[in-house]
Amino acid sequence: MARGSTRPTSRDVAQAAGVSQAAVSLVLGDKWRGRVSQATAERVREAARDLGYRPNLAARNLRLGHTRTVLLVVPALTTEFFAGVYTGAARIAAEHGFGVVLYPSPEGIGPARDPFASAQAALDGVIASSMAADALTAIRGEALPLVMLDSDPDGSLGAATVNLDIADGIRQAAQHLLSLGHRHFLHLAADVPSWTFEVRAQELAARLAEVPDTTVRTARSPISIEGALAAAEAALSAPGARPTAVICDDDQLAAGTYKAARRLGLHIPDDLSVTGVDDLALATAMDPELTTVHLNAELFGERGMRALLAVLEDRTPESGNIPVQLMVRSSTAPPR
Amino acid sequence: MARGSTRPTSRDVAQAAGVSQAAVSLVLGDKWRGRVSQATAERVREAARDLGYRPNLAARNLRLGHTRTVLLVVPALTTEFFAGVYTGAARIAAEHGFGVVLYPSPEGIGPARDPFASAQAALDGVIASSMAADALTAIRGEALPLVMLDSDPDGSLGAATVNLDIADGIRQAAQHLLSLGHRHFLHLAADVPSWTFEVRAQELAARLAEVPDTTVRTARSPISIEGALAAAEAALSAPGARPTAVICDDDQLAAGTYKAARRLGLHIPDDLSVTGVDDLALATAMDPELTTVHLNAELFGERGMRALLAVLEDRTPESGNIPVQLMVRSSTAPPR
DNA sequence: GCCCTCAGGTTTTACGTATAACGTCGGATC
DNA sequence: GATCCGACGTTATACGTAAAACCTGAGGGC
Repeated sequence: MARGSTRPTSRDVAQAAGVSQAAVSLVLGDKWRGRVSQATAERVREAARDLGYRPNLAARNLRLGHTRTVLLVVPALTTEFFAGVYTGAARIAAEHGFGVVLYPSPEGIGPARDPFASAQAALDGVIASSMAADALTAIRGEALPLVMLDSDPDGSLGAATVNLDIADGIRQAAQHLLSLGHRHFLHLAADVPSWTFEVRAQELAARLAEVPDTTVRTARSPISIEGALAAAEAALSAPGARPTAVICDDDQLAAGTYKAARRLGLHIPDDLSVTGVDDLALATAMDPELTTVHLNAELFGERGMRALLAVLEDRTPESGNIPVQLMVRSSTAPPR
Repeated sequence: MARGSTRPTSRDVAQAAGVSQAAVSLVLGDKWRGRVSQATAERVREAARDLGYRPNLAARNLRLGHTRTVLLVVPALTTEFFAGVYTGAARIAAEHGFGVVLYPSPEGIGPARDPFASAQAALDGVIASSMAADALTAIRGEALPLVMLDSDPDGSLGAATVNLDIADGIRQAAQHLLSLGHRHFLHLAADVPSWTFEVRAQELAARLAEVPDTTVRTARSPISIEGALAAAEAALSAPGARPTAVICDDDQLAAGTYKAARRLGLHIPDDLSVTGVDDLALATAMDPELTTVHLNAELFGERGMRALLAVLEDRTPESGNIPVQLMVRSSTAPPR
């Protein structure tokens, strides 16, 4: 359609079908039983089809007072993890007549960007990852129904939370390495202020404190393979006894650790065991395949959306963490 | 804010400030110079702040007749490539007061899903990847200003196109392998109906046709590491002279080829050279590092957004393909 | 014959905003 | 002293839709 010609409204359809605008709204809104004859309804539908009528959503949203649209706020989409979260959330949303708009807190645009300026859509609610720190304050200002993903359940007052059982995943990873005989660890931690990473550190510290003669170094890195390479290389070549196992906060950090090991001439898993968290496609693409904590991203998204629907309907969201599972592969072995 | 209490409107602000609703709109819309006194303007702003007023975007969009929101339709976000496209598009959009809504054509929800049902936002325009085939027909039905990414410039009548110079990238890769001495190729092609992949096949065929005694096999695979593993393993163990070089349609397919080579006991690059397209983080994480065609995703997104802005303003979009660059790394070497 | 019901519509209104069109009043101009 | 004008507002209207309220005529029950 040319830019000059304006798109048809329900009034145009009404005129073409020889009925009132109200009749069009009734028919197209499927509320015509007992109000409009079968024949007239068909005439209206035909006119709408002929004109290529599409309802003006701004007008509908204004009239209805809601949009059936929710915003999913995530950090920059550098892995497929949040794609899975989106897919799960979108599936549940679609089942309930909702749409999901994705807002990846964009790198390089600066923290001042307001997600609601981006989503000019009026919104009914928000699901936000606690990793999207930049966007979080703006979200609070909107006073919209909110569900937080992987956020401190106690600290996020008012908002419902849906969490993966990350602590259990770290517990499984630590237990696995301990039972292989490892005692000297490097924790390669994500340098991102988010509860989901804090809990990893806490759980690891707690678990290792239970076993005598264990040591743990901590290195911090931004979440990227290159960043992790630098951090891991520095930490592994630091003076003192070298750790025999590296517990990484996610798979990207583990990939960086692989690169560091190659540079340092260390063989995985013989010289160094490595674990990750996420179970990205990357994990099984690497050589050796990575032992990592599998997270069910789609289920995470589904649970997030269900929780938001519950909030919107004034129900209490389902509680309970989402279970995770350590996938034992070839990157872990007894220390030499 | 409790769900029961309704959010304040500009009329509420007007009442609180003791002025008319029009004055509020003037002040908040920054159009009050010479129409409202400084003092009154300040009073209005204060009242708005106190009440926590946020304009109703549905009403604004209806009144204005546009939304300053565009939709970016991409395939499932399994790599960071389209994250880069989004970042670039969002940056340019922000500079012009636009927002970008991301629609990843979700796997597992089925092809019938309508992206416009998802983005209840009324939209001013659409940028769509030709890879998001499921969504394409729905897009056409909307008759919105449209820019296609990596789509057949001749075939997509009416829509502006912005393309990466993929043909040149394949040319560089083929030339690189030919000059190393390779003559027997495997083309591991993405099994996705999109111009961007068709052009790879065409360019490769054209380039190899110029050199005598070359052979090329083609294998098709869905775009995933696991899919590529199966396809590459089958193609490389098929009867006949084994290819010495594999040209992959993207880096994920290359990663699958690495796995296949490991299974078959082939050493990269001595037994097998491999190239990809995309230059994902994955490319330098693999061992050996992957020779691949670097695509500037952010520039791609920027150009897409600029083209859409041009269409919206009835200007002619900038033409010309975006240059790409082969990154020669360690996965290619002369055949043994 | 009168009232009621019901099918099959129409008229009207409201959602919240932006802005065009319209006052009004005091002071400067001729 | 009539006229004009700028500062400072207000009133009224339109955007397109959904739906409540209203209308009309025909058939049925008593």
